[in-house]
Amino acid sequence: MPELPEVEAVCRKLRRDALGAWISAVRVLRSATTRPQKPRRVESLAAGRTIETVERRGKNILMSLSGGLWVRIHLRMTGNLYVIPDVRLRPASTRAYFELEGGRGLVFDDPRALGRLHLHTAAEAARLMEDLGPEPLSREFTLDVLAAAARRSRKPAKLFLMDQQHVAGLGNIYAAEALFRAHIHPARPMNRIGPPRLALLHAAIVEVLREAVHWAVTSYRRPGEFSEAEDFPLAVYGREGEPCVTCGRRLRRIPQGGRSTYYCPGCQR
DNA sequence: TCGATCCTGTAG
DNA sequence: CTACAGGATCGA
Repeated sequence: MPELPEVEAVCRKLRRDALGAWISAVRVLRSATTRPQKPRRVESLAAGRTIETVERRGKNILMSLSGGLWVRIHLRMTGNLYVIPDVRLRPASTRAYFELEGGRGLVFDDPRALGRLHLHTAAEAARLMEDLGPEPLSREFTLDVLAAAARRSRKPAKLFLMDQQHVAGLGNIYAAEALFRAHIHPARPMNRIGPPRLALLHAAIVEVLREAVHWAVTSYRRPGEFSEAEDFPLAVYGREGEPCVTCGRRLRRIPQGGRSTYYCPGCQR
């Protein structure tokens, strides 16, 4: 589930549910989740502290605990992080959890088990985040910044956008959606996109992420146990063979970097 | 810079 | 059964 918008929604919900909570115990149920850090050490270090802040950097979730300890969680492909009223009722796919006061549980749920959880000092955490490019929804992410990075890269546009060193938070879905909105072919070398198209791309990235954050956040707040939250309307992702909403041509799927890229052969050249 | 690899679940 | 998946890292 997680690219930037979904991770943002998780963080906001966590702030609502877990801020200020005291951690009575921590359990790591799968050692790979904290590797190379030792599960027992993660458990003993984090227990007894209070959750002071929750923030997002790219697709990373950072929680600061009392005493200057930081938790860094990456959801990867299928991870989710949420609070439940009774920690004993956690799902089978729980890879780690924090037991909170009153028996609540902060659950790191991840069926595919590719997600990661680590502990750091403030300096370590900050250092790791330095490897990430600018936050696309911050003022740092200007057209100039994007253009400067683009000039230096011959990568296919789609792979460039998914590289967290250039822009933090885009994944397979929103990279494809942004390229569609900017009418750029996903295989086009990044340094061969002209200034007008690059400006369009910059705007498209900001726009699609803004919209998706809004959707992710509102669908999360609507806790309806019955009705499924509506999904963000995707123009190309997962729509191979369907007609393009703009020109009607059949959308295509091509492999890039071992993953699927969806695009419109009519609109994106 | 690219492919293999980590995992499990689900769809075809 | 195979293909594929909203991600990132590591070794060649």
